[in-house]
Amino acid sequence: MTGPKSATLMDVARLARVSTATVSRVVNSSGTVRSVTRSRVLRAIEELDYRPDERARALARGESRTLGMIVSNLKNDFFLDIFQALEGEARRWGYDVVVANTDYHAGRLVSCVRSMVARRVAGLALVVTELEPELAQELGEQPLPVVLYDVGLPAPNVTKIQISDYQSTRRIVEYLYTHGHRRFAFVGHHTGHDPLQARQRAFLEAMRDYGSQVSYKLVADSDSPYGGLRATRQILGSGFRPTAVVCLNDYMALGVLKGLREAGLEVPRDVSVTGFDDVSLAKFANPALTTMAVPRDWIGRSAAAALIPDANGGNLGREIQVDPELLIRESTGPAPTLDDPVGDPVS
Amino acid sequence: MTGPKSATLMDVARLARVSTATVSRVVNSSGTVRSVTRSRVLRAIEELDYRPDERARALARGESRTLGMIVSNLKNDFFLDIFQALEGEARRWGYDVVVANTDYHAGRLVSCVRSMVARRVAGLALVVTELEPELAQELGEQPLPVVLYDVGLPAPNVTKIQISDYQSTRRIVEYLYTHGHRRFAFVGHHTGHDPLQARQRAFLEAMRDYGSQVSYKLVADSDSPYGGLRATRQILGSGFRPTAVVCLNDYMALGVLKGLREAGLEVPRDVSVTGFDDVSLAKFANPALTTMAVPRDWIGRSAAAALIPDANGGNLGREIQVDPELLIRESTGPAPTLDDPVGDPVS
DNA sequence: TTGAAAGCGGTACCAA
DNA sequence: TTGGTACCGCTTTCAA
Repeated sequence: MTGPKSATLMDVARLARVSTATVSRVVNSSGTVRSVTRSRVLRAIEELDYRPDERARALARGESRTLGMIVSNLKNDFFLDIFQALEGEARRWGYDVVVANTDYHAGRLVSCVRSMVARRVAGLALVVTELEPELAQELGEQPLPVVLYDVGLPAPNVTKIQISDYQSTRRIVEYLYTHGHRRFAFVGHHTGHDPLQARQRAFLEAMRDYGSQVSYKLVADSDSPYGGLRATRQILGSGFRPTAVVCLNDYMALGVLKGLREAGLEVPRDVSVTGFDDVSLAKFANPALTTMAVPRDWIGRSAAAALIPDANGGNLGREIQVDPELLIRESTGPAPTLDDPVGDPVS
Repeated sequence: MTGPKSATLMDVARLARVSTATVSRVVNSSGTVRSVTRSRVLRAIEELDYRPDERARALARGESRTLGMIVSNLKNDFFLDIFQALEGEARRWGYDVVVANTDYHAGRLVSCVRSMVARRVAGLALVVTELEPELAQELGEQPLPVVLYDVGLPAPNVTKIQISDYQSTRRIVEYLYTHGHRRFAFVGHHTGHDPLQARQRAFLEAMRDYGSQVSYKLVADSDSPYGGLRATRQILGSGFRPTAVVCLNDYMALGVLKGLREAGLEVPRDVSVTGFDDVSLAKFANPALTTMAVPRDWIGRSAAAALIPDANGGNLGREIQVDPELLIRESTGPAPTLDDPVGDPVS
């Protein structure tokens, strides 16, 4: 229906009147081939528009040159940036990479992993928050180099890249506090799992430490601007009126900004907002987002390096620490005077 | 270094004391296997943690269940959304899909196509603007179902999905014109190729039709908010002061908004801005973007359907037309009174 | 320098 | 209901 099958090594060999071994040699520039033979083969390849079947090659060689990467939410630039960095580095070493997206579904994660294993990827990078202990365990037992970001534990075949969620979040809250803020909200997203919990825990413990000086509210919605928008409506709808909203990440913060605006609140005059990641859109938000800069580029490259033997297989089995940096932009400022209401929150 | 090789069909067969044929049968639930035998095999599979090698399978059965998709710029939600829609539909039919990104490099496009062909994908969707005629030609000759978006020509094995770039852009300009705008700017991006040219051409011809009543300026930069920002600085820096900026897409428009703001201009009071695509971020922009809604979801699903024989291979070789819809939001309004300057443009 | 042939990990047809 | 076996398309000894 779509035309003839593509040409095979055999076809080329026949046309060039040589053995398949010889064709293979010229295709891979391995072994030695007399120059006249070579050009005869080359001509045949050209003639037939021959394209080697990578699957067969990988199978025969017993090794694969593609890496796998699984992320929670490609639409969030955070993940996409890491993917692109990983891909770039991988390509430098002659590797391809295939991505899969889970949308935070633990079930999808399981099937993505299976699919990658079935593809016999040379290495697998997981940048997901929904990794459950059993899967983590299982990965540790696979004959496959793995990189885990922000979740799980290192193992002989797994490198862990860990970001300081807790410290960073405390840093943000502290910054807000020293600028006079006393009424906080934390906007997270629905995932009952580790890393994001660390951010939330940091927020809560900070609140606890400040004691009765502060009040706060915790909400969660999906990881998207919509999620941020709905979360904001929920906060405001409850009657609580924060002067600072700490967001789990920039992507949601974009929606929080929108939610505040629609309620007639001005950022940062009435409310300060912080993000996390320093996604490229963060500085294009209006106002530009104050956030924690996470070195996604470095993370992606390191992940690739850890998975590619020639590159740096050395730090397989290690744990790498990443410390984000606070970037103060326009979305935060001093708290408004407490007893100077700035307009009533709208649903 | 990463442990033993994974178990093979052979291993399972030996352990279960049956032939590989039988193991294959139970793995594929094909043929008939006595229930005791089956459970013996199942046990062996479990025992060995056997995972079939997809590459070998595809090779043996002579067919692949993965689709390929190549896009120009994954960071632009336009492309990502199409990818996700395509992937979703593909999965419904039991297909995987691998994406590749070209960043608008014609060279990268060529190697991406090669890589997909080498992978023996079952079908290939190209959502790129940088497709050059020779490559398009070559694709039409491959024994492979292809979908082309907004570029190239249909062929026996290629379905073309065409969006009305020209009409849509004229529609936008007309809308702006009837709202009193007379000084326009067009912000495009660097690609000397077809589809985007259609948008630009539409803009230019509209200008020509309005004749001396209007003045305009054309600029181009990269497909990103940065690009939009730089383009805006360039316009304003030239001393020209448009009352309406027509952007090639939403992604760049985000940056244009920023650029205008940094120059002290207010949207839409001083300047109106339009995008294209209706990316999800468009409505989260401040102000929300007026734009043309392109049904990315539908496009992605249709592309998948066209590539999957069981789904709808029927419309292979056809040309499908897509007509976006104008969405008026907050970033556009009536032109400011002409001789009422609203602040001097800053570099 | 070249070819024959044994895999790589499966599938599927044909006999048994 | 099973096993034997000839491929799928390519790589890689081993001999010639």
